[in-house]
Amino acid sequence: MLEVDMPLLKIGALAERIGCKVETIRYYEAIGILPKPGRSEGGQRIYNRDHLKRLNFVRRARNLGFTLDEVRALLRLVDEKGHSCAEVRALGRAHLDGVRARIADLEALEAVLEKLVQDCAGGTVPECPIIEALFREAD
Amino acid sequence: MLEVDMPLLKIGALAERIGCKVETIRYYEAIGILPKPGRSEGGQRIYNRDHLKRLNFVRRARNLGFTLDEVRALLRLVDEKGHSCAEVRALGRAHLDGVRARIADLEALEAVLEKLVQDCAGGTVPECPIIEALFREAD
DNA sequence: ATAGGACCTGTAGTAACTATAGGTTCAAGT
DNA sequence: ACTTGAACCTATAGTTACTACAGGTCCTAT
Repeated sequence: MLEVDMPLLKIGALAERIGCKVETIRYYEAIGILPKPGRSEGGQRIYNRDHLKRLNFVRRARNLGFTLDEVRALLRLVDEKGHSCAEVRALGRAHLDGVRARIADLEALEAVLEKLVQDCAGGTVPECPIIEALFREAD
Repeated sequence: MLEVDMPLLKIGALAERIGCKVETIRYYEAIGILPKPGRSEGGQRIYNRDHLKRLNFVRRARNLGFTLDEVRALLRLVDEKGHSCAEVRALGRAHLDGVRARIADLEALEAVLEKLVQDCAGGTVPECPIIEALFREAD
């Protein structure tokens, strides 16, 4: 799928190749995540393979759950040569810790919800145990 | 801790009892999640135990990850008597499914990040494998 | 009486986009 | 050559669930 002589892309084609919305690309440009591309005679944005690579990077990082600020930090490491792999790994590990914490939270939640729904599934309860649980005072 | 003759509360005291910010309470009122309370001579909000109960319900539901729209739906079921427990359970189960999906997503993420960080931890890699992975084209 | 903390309203800011309005430019068909 | 309509442009507002001001009033304790 990697074409040797990649043609220059307009924003719609770029969006389609990456799988994001046109507006997202313009948004990334506006907030400085993507550099301003060249323009055609008529003023339309023209992208090259560098833009494609960078946008791909951003989207992949976002899909891995990095915030745009974290993506910015990663890009800075990419751009300013001379940074060590260790800095990248530190960002990755910090993010991994965050993800693990979110998983733990959600699993606790899952357990509570599971119990609520199960209690309620019992059938002919005069008062709904879910509603009751929600009205109870927190400990 | 349940006082028999609960005094009327001003917003700060209510916030403290529930464990949320004063601004959050005013926000809930503004968007119609909480009813407008009475006011003192000087115009300050005065809450009673019904408000306390309702705010408690909202915060507990939010802590279980329900969105405000879902909370609104739950409150409607609470308010309009005559709804069945089954409707409440349906909302709960839908939400539980959502939580499980989020957990699955995050666990997939965790696996990828774990591998990236591990690969990178190897030490003296000339090019950072995390950065490389992020630059690779998506499949 | 006064100091200062708690309260008031109204508005703007947060994250990461998405959607809309109102107007150009481009490419294809006649 | 002309026209049509899709794709592009800018700028602004909306989304979620709050949070954080700014600038002013009220309440309570000394």
